[in-house]
Amino acid sequence: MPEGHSIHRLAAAFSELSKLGIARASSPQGRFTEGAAALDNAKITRPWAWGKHLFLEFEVPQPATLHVHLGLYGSWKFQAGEGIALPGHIGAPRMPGEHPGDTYKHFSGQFQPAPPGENVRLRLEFSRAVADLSGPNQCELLDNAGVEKILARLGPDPLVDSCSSQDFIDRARKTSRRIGEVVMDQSFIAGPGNIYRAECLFRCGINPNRQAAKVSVKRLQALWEDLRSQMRRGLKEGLICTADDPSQGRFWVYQRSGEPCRRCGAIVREQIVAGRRSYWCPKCQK
DNA sequence: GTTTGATGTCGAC
DNA sequence: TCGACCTCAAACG
Repeated sequence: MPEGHSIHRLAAAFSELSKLGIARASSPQGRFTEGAAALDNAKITRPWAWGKHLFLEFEVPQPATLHVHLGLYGSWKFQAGEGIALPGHIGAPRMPGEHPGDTYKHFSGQFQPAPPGENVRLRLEFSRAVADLSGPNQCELLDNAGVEKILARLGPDPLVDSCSSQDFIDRARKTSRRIGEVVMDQSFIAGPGNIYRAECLFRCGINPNRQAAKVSVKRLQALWEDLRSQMRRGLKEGLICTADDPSQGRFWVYQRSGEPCRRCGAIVREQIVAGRRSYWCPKCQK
């Protein structure tokens, strides 16, 4: 369920874990036994993210990259010894752990991780930390060609510094689809999900049903910038919060259909766009 | 105890 | 557009 900011957060977590040396890999659930065996006793050399895809490059005889997509209900759970900076949990279900203020298991003295649950697809065990993956949409070992194939169908990621808005804007101006569909299409822009779509379209005053090609270049540029700044905020805080005043709630419109708009008081609406519930204010978003 | 639904994506009709 | 994927807390009874 996580959007792109969570995956970049995961890459940062694995960057910490990679400092702990080689990893023992296993598949307690048994559905990734071969892959785990190939990674066992190897070191993570480069963890990185693009959109909602996590890539962990391992130093094994043949260069191998673990590709993980959490999908709708995947998650990583971490346990770590004292002094190791890791979140407790990233992914579904929504619960404490992904947030910096939440407590997560720290072990003083001897590090003794809890045994993996039945549904753990992959456990990566380091000297004083453990990462458990469950419920991923995808968990596979790729060579470089396989990685390229995935990147080829992903658009620019606002959280990747080297990406610019150019491709996103060019393609949005050519498609016949609505902007609410375009923002959710990972080939147009990689990373945003249903919350950032609803929230940033609101913040930019764009109706999700508007034809993307009719949105001005200037406003598409503003949308890209807003997605980037809000996702950076989520990356930093470990929590999606797009409201200016969080004390009244984290969201402007997401999951607020039937309630008054926080800006103008009009009733927030809801409609399925690109297969997902979309929320917008009929007065603020034209 | 059972149903629902979720910050996702693909592939078959 | 719809179901499958595969997980689990929350909502419902």
